[in-house]
Amino acid sequence: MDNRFIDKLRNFSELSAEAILALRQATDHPRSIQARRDLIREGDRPGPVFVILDGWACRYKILPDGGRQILAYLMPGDCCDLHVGLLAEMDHSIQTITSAAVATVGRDQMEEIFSCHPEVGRAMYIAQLVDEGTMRAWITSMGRRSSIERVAHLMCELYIRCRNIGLTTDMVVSLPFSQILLADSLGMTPVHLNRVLKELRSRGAMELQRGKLIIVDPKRLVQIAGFDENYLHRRFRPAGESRQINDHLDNAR
Amino acid sequence: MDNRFIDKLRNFSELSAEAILALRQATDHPRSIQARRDLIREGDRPGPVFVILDGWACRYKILPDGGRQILAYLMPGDCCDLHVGLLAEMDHSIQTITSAAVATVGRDQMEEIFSCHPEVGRAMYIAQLVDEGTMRAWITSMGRRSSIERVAHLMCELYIRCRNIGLTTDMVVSLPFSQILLADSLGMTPVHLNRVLKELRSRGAMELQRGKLIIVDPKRLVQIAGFDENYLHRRFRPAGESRQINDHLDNAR
DNA sequence: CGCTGGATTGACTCGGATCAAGTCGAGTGG
DNA sequence: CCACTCGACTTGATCCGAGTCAATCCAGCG
Repeated sequence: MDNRFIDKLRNFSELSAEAILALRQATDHPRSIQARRDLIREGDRPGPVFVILDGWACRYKILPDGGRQILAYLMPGDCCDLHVGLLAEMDHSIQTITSAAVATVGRDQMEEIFSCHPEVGRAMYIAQLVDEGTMRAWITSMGRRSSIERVAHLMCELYIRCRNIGLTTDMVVSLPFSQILLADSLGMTPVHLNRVLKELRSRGAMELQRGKLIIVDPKRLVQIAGFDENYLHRRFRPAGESRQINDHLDNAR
Repeated sequence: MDNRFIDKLRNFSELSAEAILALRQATDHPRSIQARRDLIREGDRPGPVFVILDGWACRYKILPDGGRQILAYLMPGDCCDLHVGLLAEMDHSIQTITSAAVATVGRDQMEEIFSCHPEVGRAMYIAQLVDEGTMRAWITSMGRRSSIERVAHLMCELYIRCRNIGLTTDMVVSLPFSQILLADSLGMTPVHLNRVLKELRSRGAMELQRGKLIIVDPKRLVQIAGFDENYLHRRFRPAGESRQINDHLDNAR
């Protein structure tokens, strides 16, 4: 049985067989959660660690005026907040986008795994550093990129992340996001996002249709986005056949 | 002799006398660095941990077109990247804004302190979580706030952070930032920032003049910004007389 | 078969960028 | 002590990207 969480951590740090077993046990009985359900809300006391094993989720904030800003996408293998309760309350909410399989690991259990298998803590720490790099890239996008660059950049990121965990091997990837959701990620209106997508389509760079992202011309997309994947710190991926398709994007720069 | 780094960590976690001594020794001989000097650049291998003891610095990224995006401000007590070399390369640069006193703590030394005094690691981990919360607030600002809200929000944040470390006790704080720097933080042009500052002045909310931020009407400023300081997680601050002035902002909501 | 929420398109408006002149203040050198 | 210089700050005029408002289209679904 595959467990993308463990796969991801193994990319970051060598894990002992015992560590893997412990992680497998901790995440073996995920709950099945419907789409658009909050896992935790801003203001809540951080609870267990959530591990997404299947499906998509997002971090977000709601503003006083009702506006919503998506802060990060969580995909299979990602986990929310090894906060382990260090902070008194959540400064944002987390919600499923699609129906999802989510394991909840109690804090005490997580602590025990960390102390028995320090390499797990190390791997999760690296994962967090990568997430931080991603946030910095988002800030940069919102501040200094035009809307078409921003859209292209996000699509590059999502595509690479999907590839990294083996969700695709060609230039198509399932991306079940509404345009409203994407607009809330990119700081633009759904109307304008729609027009930008049209423009990207007409330039022959990419298409987004019925939950599917199709990279038509990786080279062009990367060039439009000004995409440099260094912030995703793939350095930790094992070498292997899966590299070759990333190279499509790499070489296109 | 004051050491704002230690002060800050003590807010987050009880530190033993030995831990404090070890930290003091590690940061006792800061280098004096001129304004506008890079401490480390995007692409570099992460080196030692930098601890800002005096002055200001910032994280930033440069885009292909030459644009710059400020990602975070580092003030006395902040430290950059207990990365401890987990990542292969920096995804952004760090530069001093003013002349600054910066201690560099070698990775091995940092590791030793962590293993001898786990509470130090804990405190630094909390500091990092707060920094993440700040990044999320920035993403939210850039994505969903108007320019005047964004400016007001940043000023609220900087003011509170200065207050938290005792840089001010009234409504004035020294903020030696050029408008160009601020514009690069907020994703706007210096010209437009200038007009927004004028507007904030004319609304009687705040003034920014010759490196000094003056909060004229905290209530109004907070209201313009839609500021909620929960993301700064002050929960960890010790209670004390210093609270009363934060309350000016708190109550204004 | 009508309902509903997302996607798409058009018309119009407006916030913020761009371009272009100044102005001001702190150094610097004569 | 004053003229010169160089940044940074200000202000005005104009332009354009993106928001707003409003119809319409479309697919999935009870």
